[in-house]
Amino acid sequence: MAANSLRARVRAEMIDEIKAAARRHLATDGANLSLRAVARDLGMASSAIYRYFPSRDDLLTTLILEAYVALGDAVEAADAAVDRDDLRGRWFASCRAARAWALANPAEYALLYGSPVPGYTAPDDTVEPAARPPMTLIGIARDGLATGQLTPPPADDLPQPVRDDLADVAASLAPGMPVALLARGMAGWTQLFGLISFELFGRIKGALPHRDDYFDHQIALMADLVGLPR
Amino acid sequence: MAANSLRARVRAEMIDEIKAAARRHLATDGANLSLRAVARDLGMASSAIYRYFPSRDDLLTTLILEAYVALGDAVEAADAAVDRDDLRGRWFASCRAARAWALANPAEYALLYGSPVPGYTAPDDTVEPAARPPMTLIGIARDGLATGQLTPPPADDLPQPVRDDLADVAASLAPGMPVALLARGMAGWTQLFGLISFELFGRIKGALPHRDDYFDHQIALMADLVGLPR
DNA sequence: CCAATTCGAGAGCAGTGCTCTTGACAGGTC
DNA sequence: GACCTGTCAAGAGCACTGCTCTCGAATTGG
Repeated sequence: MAANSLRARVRAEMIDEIKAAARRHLATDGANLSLRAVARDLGMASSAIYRYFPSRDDLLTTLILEAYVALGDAVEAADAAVDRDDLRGRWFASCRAARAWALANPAEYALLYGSPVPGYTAPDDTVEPAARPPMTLIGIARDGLATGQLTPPPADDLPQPVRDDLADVAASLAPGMPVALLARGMAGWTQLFGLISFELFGRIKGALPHRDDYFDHQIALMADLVGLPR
Repeated sequence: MAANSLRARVRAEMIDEIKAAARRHLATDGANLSLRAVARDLGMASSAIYRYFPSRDDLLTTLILEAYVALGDAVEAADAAVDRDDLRGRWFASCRAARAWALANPAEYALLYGSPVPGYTAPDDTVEPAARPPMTLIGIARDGLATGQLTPPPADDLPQPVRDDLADVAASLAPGMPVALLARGMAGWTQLFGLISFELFGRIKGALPHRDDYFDHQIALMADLVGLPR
């Protein structure tokens, strides 16, 4: 079959429509997505969906993968838009972009970073795009190291097993990265994820009305921890 | 009816059995708990469950509340078991207890700190027990302040809105607590939650085999941030 | 033009939460 | 003991779910 045949084009559009409807339902109904509901939205029989996605999990997987890509794109684009030497600016831009994306797409964020669906196991395709946001943060630290703006923290407190583990990670993901700095970069990523999750999952209550400023301050604390110059 | 009548006792036992069976299913099936499966386990009709819990959400709420209490108990007990003046020891004990509880009860932890169930809204009863772990951490910082072991960080970087918000929180939860210190304590709590979630939800992959040591080091970073003396 | 492929719709299966009705049992009262 | 009253478990049934299968219609490539 020709790649551009009428059937192929209609099929591609149909897939897009299904995904769009599914995303719409995701926003209101959460992870328990109903295939029949999206079929109703599209005015088709529920069984017809199975012509395009072999199962509900498969549709979810596609949405998850695209969400990872979208988040990774957003973070990397925000980082790229800042002067390479402005480490702190890049740090803030990246973190804010992640939060902004999460606030704009809460259901998809919950799908990525919420509790895992019981029977569901993420395919290997997700690990690479999932690693892009933390890699962006670590890249900022690396650049600072390269330009001398950033001095690596002492690794004295690092227990030997952690040092070895982190050395392995650095070897495969960020060659030349000092382990102590890598650990602090990962702390920043953990903090970013925790902050967004707390805000999104309603754990922060209404106690802190100025969420943007609070977020910025907490992110600044981690920027200091990593050693980004002010 | 007498509170200790035979009926009341049998009923209480039945409720306990239902909760136990539900917890068992929770561990394998996650948040999508099946009432019918629980009923099957207990050898009773599904409709009979409704004599004890008005709905599935109500059963879930009960489990959530008890999980909050269990986690709070675990953290506070760990903190209380350490010499009051050993701030760092208390910090480590509290954080490790939270992680240990989460690893021992992953399904319940996911229920508490994973993505919120779509239609479900947590009742007000949960906010007090939910606040116990972070309050324990903040209490450690307060004690350090009282004994002079800990000097409050400067509040210079804090934007005014955040300072005001945090002052309100401090006024109602931790009177006399400097806002900058409160912010760092909350950062510690956020980091703790993020660390546990990453480990539990499989985001950390097999990249860091020595998870205990990694956890300890990241917790130590936050202890330093709060200013706990070594 | 025809065979092959693709597609949508419908029926149907097993499962779910939940409601309502029915019949059985225990508690206390006369 | 007889009698009511409140409680309980069970079953049928409703509307919903994911998913499979079959059947007729439409489109494609030869």
